[in-house]
Amino acid sequence: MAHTPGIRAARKQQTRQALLDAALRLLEQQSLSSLGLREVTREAGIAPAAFYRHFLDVVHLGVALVHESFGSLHAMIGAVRTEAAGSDEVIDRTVDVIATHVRERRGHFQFIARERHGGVAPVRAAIAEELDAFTRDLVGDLAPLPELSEWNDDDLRMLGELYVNLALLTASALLDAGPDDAAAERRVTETARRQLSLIAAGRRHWPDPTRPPRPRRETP
Amino acid sequence: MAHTPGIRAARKQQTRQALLDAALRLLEQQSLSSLGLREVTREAGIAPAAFYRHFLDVVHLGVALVHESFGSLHAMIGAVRTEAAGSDEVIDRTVDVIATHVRERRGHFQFIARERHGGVAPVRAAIAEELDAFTRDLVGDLAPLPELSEWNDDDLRMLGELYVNLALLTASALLDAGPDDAAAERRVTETARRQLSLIAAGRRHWPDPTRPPRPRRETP
DNA sequence: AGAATGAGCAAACAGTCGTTTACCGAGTGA
DNA sequence: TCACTCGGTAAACGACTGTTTGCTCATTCT
Repeated sequence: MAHTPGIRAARKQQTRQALLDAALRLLEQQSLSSLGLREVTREAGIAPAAFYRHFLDVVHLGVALVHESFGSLHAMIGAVRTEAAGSDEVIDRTVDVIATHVRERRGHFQFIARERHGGVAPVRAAIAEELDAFTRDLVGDLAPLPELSEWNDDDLRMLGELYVNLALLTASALLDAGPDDAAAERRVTETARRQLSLIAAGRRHWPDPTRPPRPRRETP
Repeated sequence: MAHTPGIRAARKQQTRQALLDAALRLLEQQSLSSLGLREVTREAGIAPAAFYRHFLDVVHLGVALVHESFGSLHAMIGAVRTEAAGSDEVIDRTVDVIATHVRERRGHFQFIARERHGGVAPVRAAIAEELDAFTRDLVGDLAPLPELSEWNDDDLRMLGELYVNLALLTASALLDAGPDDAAAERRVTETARRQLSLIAAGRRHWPDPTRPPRPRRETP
């Protein structure tokens, strides 16, 4: 038996977390591709060489940050899923949850929004994968809704992607609005509410039964 | 009188363009914040010191790239604006124009999509400004449509932003699909068509007259 | 024709970078 | 208790960075 086992591992994970936190702090003002290994260790108060005890390089740290960020994101979706009410209430809840989460986990959203189209391929791939899983979850919630009972899988997927992209865009717009500009924040959330309301109207009338089915151009 | 005036300026603009082209080439695989001055001059076949004859630093070159990219983008919008037909035809035209332009100006779209949320503040600001002007143009085209005659400015703006964001997301998805994957490209464009069609359905039924106006929460 | 301009170059500057090495010492397992 | 595992350190490595300086020489202006 060890005298007090686990102290080693706890200390290690602690400085690992310090590295992640330091990186996220620095990434609020720059992107991953310009983030230096020495920069991170300096911010974390650790010798440069110690970095290698935790990550192979900065890219691997970036991938770890992706998963950490989506961990907090999944907590968010749960908050909306709890109950489905009228269309307007669902929209208000959704937008509020996004706004709250952006305030609380600013760094995570900043990182995801920035690196989703960023220059580091493995990180972009990790984000795409997580986003895909997220979308599948959302589609799983949408499918059983009675209004969508006749939609096929492709259309549900299309709707889910639209929602996820809109949520991310709204989050990004909130980040650009800054943490202290309440007026700008209201403007962004109001726009998001109207866009979701517009889509809700589309959902109720799509595909439009009064219009003939579009001619397929798949095999011309 | 000069012997043959303008040769100086022409040569200068030529190597300036070589710098822009070299940078755009390198930016297909990395982001601006990690782009080095020496890297650009090396790719352009020019001595590092010569860079300063054209730009103050890499960030200024980035801002110049933003304006160059949007120059080609404005050509694109003209292609859609030429004529308005039935809803479905407009959607098909729009998506085709986006797909074509992504193929032809791959680098420009890649750059805009990447740096829109990137880590270089002045470049992000320049993109936001151009995107805002672009949205205003689009709203100017939407406003006179008879179906939208009763929409107020805020709602038109909201619709314009939705379209612009959707166009950019579609372009980005096409970039991720790769230039050679025709099947993936079809999947992306088909999704875009359905999303635009869904929004078109929403447009026709929004704000929903069968539902009471939402209670305003502006001043609780 | 002669003087002035200015784009481009080679060389050198001080810094910073990622990575490797050898080593220390606190937690660990028998 | 004793050997050992392993997270963290200091120092040094070559490579590369942005920027400055003084220069050349074709184009431009008078």
